This record gives sequence, structure tokens and C-alpha cells, in this order.
Amino acid sequence: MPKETFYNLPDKKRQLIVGSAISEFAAFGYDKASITRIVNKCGIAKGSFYQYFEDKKDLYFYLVTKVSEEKVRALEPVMQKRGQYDFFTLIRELFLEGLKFAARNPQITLMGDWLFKNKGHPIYNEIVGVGLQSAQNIYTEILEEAIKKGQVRDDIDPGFISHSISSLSVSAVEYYFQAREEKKARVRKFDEGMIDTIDLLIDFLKNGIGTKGKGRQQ
Amino acid sequence: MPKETFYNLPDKKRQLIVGSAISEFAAFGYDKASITRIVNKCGIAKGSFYQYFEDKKDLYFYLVTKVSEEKVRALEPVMQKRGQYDFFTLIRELFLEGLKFAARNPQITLMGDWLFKNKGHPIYNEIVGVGLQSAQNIYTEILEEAIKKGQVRDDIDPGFISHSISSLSVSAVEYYFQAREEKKARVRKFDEGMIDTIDLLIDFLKNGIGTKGKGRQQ
Amino acid sequence: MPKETFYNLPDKKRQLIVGSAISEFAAFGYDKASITRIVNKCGIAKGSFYQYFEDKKDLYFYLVTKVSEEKVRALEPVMQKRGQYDFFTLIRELFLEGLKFAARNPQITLMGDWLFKNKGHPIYNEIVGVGLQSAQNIYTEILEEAIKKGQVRDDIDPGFISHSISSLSVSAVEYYFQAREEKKARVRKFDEGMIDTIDLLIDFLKNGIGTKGKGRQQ
Amino acid sequence: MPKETFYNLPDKKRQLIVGSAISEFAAFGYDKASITRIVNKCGIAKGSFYQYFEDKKDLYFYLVTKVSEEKVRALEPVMQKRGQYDFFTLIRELFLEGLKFAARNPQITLMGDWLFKNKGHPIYNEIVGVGLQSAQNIYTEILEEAIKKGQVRDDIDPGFISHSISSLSVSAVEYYFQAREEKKARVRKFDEGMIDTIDLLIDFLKNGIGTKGKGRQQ
DNA sequence: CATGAATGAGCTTTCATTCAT
DNA sequence: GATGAATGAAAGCTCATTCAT
Repeated sequence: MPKETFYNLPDKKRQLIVGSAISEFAAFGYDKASITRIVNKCGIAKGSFYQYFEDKKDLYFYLVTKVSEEKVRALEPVMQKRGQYDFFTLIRELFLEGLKFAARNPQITLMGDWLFKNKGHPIYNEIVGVGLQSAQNIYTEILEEAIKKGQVRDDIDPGFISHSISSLSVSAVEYYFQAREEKKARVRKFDEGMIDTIDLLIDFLKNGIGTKGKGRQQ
Repeated sequence: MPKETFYNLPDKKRQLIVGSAISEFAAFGYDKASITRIVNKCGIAKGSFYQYFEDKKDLYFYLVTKVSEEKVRALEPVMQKRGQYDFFTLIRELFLEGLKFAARNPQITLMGDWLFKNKGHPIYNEIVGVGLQSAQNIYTEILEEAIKKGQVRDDIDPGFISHSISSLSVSAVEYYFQAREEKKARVRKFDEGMIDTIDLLIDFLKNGIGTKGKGRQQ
Repeated sequence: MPKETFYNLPDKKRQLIVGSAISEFAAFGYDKASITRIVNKCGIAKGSFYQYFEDKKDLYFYLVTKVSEEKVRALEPVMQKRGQYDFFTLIRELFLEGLKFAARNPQITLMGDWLFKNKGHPIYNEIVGVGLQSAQNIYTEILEEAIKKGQVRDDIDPGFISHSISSLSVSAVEYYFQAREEKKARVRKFDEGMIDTIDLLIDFLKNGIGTKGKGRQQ
Repeated sequence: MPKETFYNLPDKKRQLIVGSAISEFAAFGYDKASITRIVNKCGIAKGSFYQYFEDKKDLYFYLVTKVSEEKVRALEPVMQKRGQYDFFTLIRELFLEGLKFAARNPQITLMGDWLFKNKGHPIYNEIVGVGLQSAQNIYTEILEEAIKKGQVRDDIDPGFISHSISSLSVSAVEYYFQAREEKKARVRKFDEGMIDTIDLLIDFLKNGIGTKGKGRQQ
């Protein structure tokens, strides 16, 4: 937990620090992220940093929590209409909102995804131990609900499928960044194309694991 | 590229070094992998290491190439029957063979997957720049073929879908290791269960993106 | 020398600061004593501290002086009866009073003894240079007097013997603390035992360096 | 324990390092001793230091052990004639030999005495825990023996008296250095005077705690 | 006069890489 | 070719002291 001093800082400075740190962790991952580089980036003294945070880990935990909260907040509007949507529409909205969030906050996304992809890293277990629930948990939950409601086949392993779905979600974001970079596309235009792509993805999810499936014979 | 001296080494010693290095990169990722630990593990002198390899990066490139080749070789038998299988059967075989390979070579798999998951890492671009094609490329290729043959819908973005498929592949392996760990299952019994899971995954891929799809109405 | 501001402080606050500082120096010695910990302990601001004292050294000098004065004050009653006592009785009273003082003020004692034992430390010479006379000086003085009065042999080096006596004094206190700790003795009971020990010590001092000594032939 | 590398060093270099380190610890004590200063003093690279020793503590333990052994070795000849000497002669020889050792090895002595005087320091307990016996133990042992043999009164607390004696021993060395410094005496001449001083000290010890004592009435 | 944030030199330690034998 | 000691830049972190309000 950051120290009092950090919270007492003027908003602008605090955001500057947070921003610098996020972009550092986004670019280098946990281990190679350098406190020295962070303080240089945001123009504070090394000593000041340690008046704001206990240590590197403290900063990282703070950021991960914050980032996770921000993401949850971004998905909140969708989650609130949870009752009205069927499973696939819900997933679709989550994917779309996730992509929009990623487009708005690429650094945050990169940082978050690093952790998602480095579950073998010691820091991951510490964070999970501290009680942060990952985005993946959301999917497990709503998937189980969907099975109960008969919207999804009951012969699947929900653990496996939700694991797959969150992978797909992260993968889609990754693809989005990668493709945008390569094609140097105008973001606006490009994003529209992305919506179709997501729709397609959802479509194939649905017809794959949905209950309807008259044509699901192998 | 390793130096001449490395290739002049007796097979056994070379394999010892490779094995030690792989398990190091598997356990710690690129950054935290330690040359010191590697040379200790395989009992060679620090100086010798630098007579075999230019530097850490050189070793890593070599291993990644080698590992990638090994994986390709493992999937070769399947790929050779490429003509006989339809797309989904082919994918199924690839997934299964991939899982078997992972079970036989967990270290190699971990090391490979680290790279797959750290595409943002500086080292990734260097490797791609050097010209290593990833496993993902396989999927793009056969997917495009499948579209041509009418086995897969032609309204999909092959780049995106193949990206998704390779994510699913890696994700499945990850899930496999994770679940096996948690359940401390007997490997034999456990693996059988995994086949069903893969079948399910393929099934949902097929009925999702296959052309048949009478029941694919949204 | 503390600044004006320090002396303008309300008594209670001043004492609080002094107490916190003493216990800090007692526990950690000069080098490892932390200004931060001191100000936290007594609840003043870091900046305030530097409005009271020039720096860490200034505080330390002040405390050493103060502590030394307090000790002198504690021994004053004994010293005033100096004329009535013979040397050994005087020493005995000083040792006893010193032990009592130590028992009442363990922190002060620890702090003082640290300095006594770290005469090689840069800070020691600075303090002596500034003109603080140590407790040892007392012994030199009264020892010389005793020689004059014929109570102590005149073939001794008074410098050396007084040095030895003050060492014994500090050593006795150290032993007292140590033994009390180990035996977890009730302070009351334990202290009584200590009186005998002191008596013994004095006895051996006396018959060692006293003039009487018919039996002193080697 | 130092690493292999250290023991493989040429004697001269090893001694250079040991010397630099000892003089550093002698001058600054454990906490303030600086690895940077040590490596600069003996002209090795910072990294080299850590190929010789695990860390600062490792170096310190090594030195303390070494220094302690050297001192024991210096006193060995005396201790071997233990049977032939009576207690006071033995003590006298030990004191004298100790002084000579101190005169020959002032740095070593300073370093050793720092530890002796800082028994409250965390490092002390660690060292004792590791099993290094202090010089004080010698005195306890031979004192108890002397009591058994009837050379020393049996109404004393051996723990306390041996504690006092070792204090006197250290104190004498301290006095020796101090006085020599102040008087800038020629070492040769000065040392001779010191012998008399020691004789005197032993004399007063003997007639104090010896059994003979017809004249020990208070 | 009180406050507490800001500072930066200094610390111990690590590690890929080079060098000398 | 093999060895392993030597190197030094850079890391995370501490803390007495100064500064701005």
C-alpha cells in the first residue's frame, strides 16, 4: 500500500507518477522495470519515490489493483445489464467494451496482460494471495450461470472453457494492437472493422457451445 | 548463431548444455535466466560458455530456433497427412500432438510459450526480425487452404482466427499443466480426460466457424 | 548546541524529545540511530527537529552532556561526603550509587556506556575535543587525592588505575544487566545479591592497592 | 564462509584484502564499514569482492574468526604452560602476551575489541550463535580451575570476576594505545614501562582475590 | 514556528561479459 | 579450447538534511 504521502500529492503529480510507472511496467514487465527510469521519466527524486511507496513491489501491487479496478469500472455498465442479456450478447459486450478500454488505455492493458500471461512468475502468486481476483473469474461465474439457464451446453468443462474465453479475449486485444500497428490504420476506421471481427468471434463461440445446435453433429 | 566451437563439442556435452539452458529459460523467462546458473547446472566454465555463444541472446535465439524445429518435427507426421484430413480433423490432431509433445517436453513447452506470451518483449521483435516463423504461421496457412476448399467460412479474417486458434492451443496446454498440478492427477488417467476436452474444443470450433452450419442463425 | 527554539519548548515536549532520542541512541548506538525513528517516536515533524538541533551530532552532544550531568548529579550526594569517607568506602558508594542509577535509568546508562566503549569512534574525539570530561576523570582526581592521603600506594600509575577502575565500574553495570536478563530475576532480590558482589569487588580492590597490606608480599 | 575463489587467490592479494578489511572494520565498526572503501583501499573491483565473499557479514565473520584464531595462537605458548604456572602468573603472562599481540597487531585488536564492546549489537549474537567462543570464556575456565586448586578464594562469583578480568584486559590494551598515542612515546621504551604496569595490576588482583590474605581484614 | 515533502549521495548487491592463463 | 577470476555498470533502497509553505 502506498504511503500517506503519495495520496497527499497533487492530483497531477500523482497521475504523472502513475502514468510513468504504468508505461514502464508495460514496456519492460515486472523484473526489468527500473525505478531509476521511472523517477527520471516523471522528474522526481529517487528518495521521493520511496516516500510514496514501500518498494517496487508495493508500487506494482498498487498499480495492478488500480488498473484492475479501472477495468472493472469500465465493464460495470455492461455487467449491470447482465440480467437482460443472454450469455453471448453479454460476452460480446464485454469483449467490445474490453477492446474500447484497451484502445483508450493501451499502456494499462499491456501492463495488465503481462501479468495475465506470466502466471508462472513469483509475483503472480503473491498478488493472487493478496486477494485480487482476475478477470477470468468473471467468465467462470457467468458461464456457470449460463449453463444453469440452459443457454450453454452442460457437457462442457466450465473451467476449461472460461479459461479459453479469457484467452480469446486477451488474444483479441493483442491482435487488435498488432494489426493496427502493422497496418498503421486510422484508429476510427480500423475500430469499426474490429467490431465485425468480434461479432464473428462471438458468433462462432455461440454456435459452438450454445445449446441450440441442431447442426452440431460431428 | 553459436560459434564453431559449440558444434565441435561431443554430442553429450552439447545436449547437456542445451538441456540446462532450456530448463533455465523455462523456469525464469529470458530476463531472469542466469548464465551463471546455467553453467553451474551443466558444469562448464563461465568462460567456455562465451566460447560457444556470442552472448545470452545468441544462446536464446539458438534455443528458440531449435525448440521450434523440434516442435515442427513433432507435428510433421500430422502435417504430412494434411491432404487426407479435413481442416478440423487436422486441427484436432495438431492440438493433440501438441499436448502430447508438451507432456513429453514440459521444459521446452514452457520456454516456447514464454516467448509466445511476451510478444511485447524487446527480444521478441529481434527474433521475428531474424526470421523465425512462429507456430501461428502454420495455422494461417492451413486456414487459408481450408477456406479455399470450402471447409471454412470465407467471411472470416484468417489472420484473426488463426491468431485465436494458436492462442487457444497455447491456452489449452497451459490449462492442462495447471489442472494436472492442482489435481495432482495420475498423468495417464488425466490425459485421457484431456482428449475429450480437446474433442469438445474442436467441436465448438467446427460448428462455430465451419461452413455447414444449418443451425448457425443468430 | 541546541537552538533557541528548543529551549523555548514547553518542558513536557522537550522531555519527550529527549527521552525518545535517548532510547534511540541506547538501542542503536550513534550510527544506526535514526532521526526518522526519533521524530516518529515523539510525534514531532522532521522539519521541527532541525529547528531544534543543528544536526544529529548536535543532538547527540547535547544528550551526552545532559546525561553526564545527570549522572554527576546522582553521584553528588556521595561526592559531598567525600571528606568523611576513605577512598574505598567512597568508591564503594560510587559503584553502588552508579548501579542504582543504572537500574533506574537503563536507557541513559546504555547510551553513556556506548560512548565509553567506543572511544575509537570519530564522534568520541569530537566530544572530548569539545571539552566534556568523562566520569573517568572523577576517579583520577579522587585517586590522586587518596594517594596523597596515604590511603593508596604511591607506586601505582594513577592514570592507569583510574582507567581500570572506571572500566570495572562499567563492566559491573554491564554484568548486572546481563545477569538480570539471563536469570530473569526479580529486580529487588537480585539487587541485594549485587551489593555483596560489589562489596567483594571493593574488597579486592582495597587489599590490592591499599597501603596497609602486611600480607601483600608476592 | 568465503568462497573457493578467495582461497585460490595468491597469498599477497589475500592478505592485502584482509588487511584492508580489518583496518576498515577497526576504524568504523561493523555498520559504518563500507565495502566500497574496502575495495578501493585494496584496489579490487566491487564485483570481485562478491566473488570472494557472500556478503558483508560473511567477510566480517571470516575476519572475526581469523582474528580470534590468531589471538588464540598468540596465547597458545602461554596456555600450554598452564600446568606450571599458578593462576596469577598465568594471568600475568596472558595479559603481557595480549599486550604484545596488540602492539604488533593494533588493527586486529581494535577490530576484536569493537565486538567485545558491542555485545548489544545484533551481529554479536549471530556470531556467538555460530559458535565462536570469546576470550572471556578462557578466563572463566581457568578461574574455576584456580578456585578448585585453592589459589583463589571460593567466595567469589566466578562469572562476575572473569567478566571483570576480561574487562581489565581489554581496558589495559586500550590504555596502552591511548597513552602511547598521547605521549608519542618510543614504542620500545614505552613497552617496558607497561610491563611494570601490568605487574602492578596483577599484584593487586592477586592480593585481592588470592587465598593467602592474612591481611585481608577490611 | 511547524510541517512534511524533496533531495541525492551513498549504500550493498547482482550479473552479463571480458580477460589472462 | 578450457578455465575461472576480474570487471563495472546498474540495480533497489536508505537516510540525514534541506526546502517551501
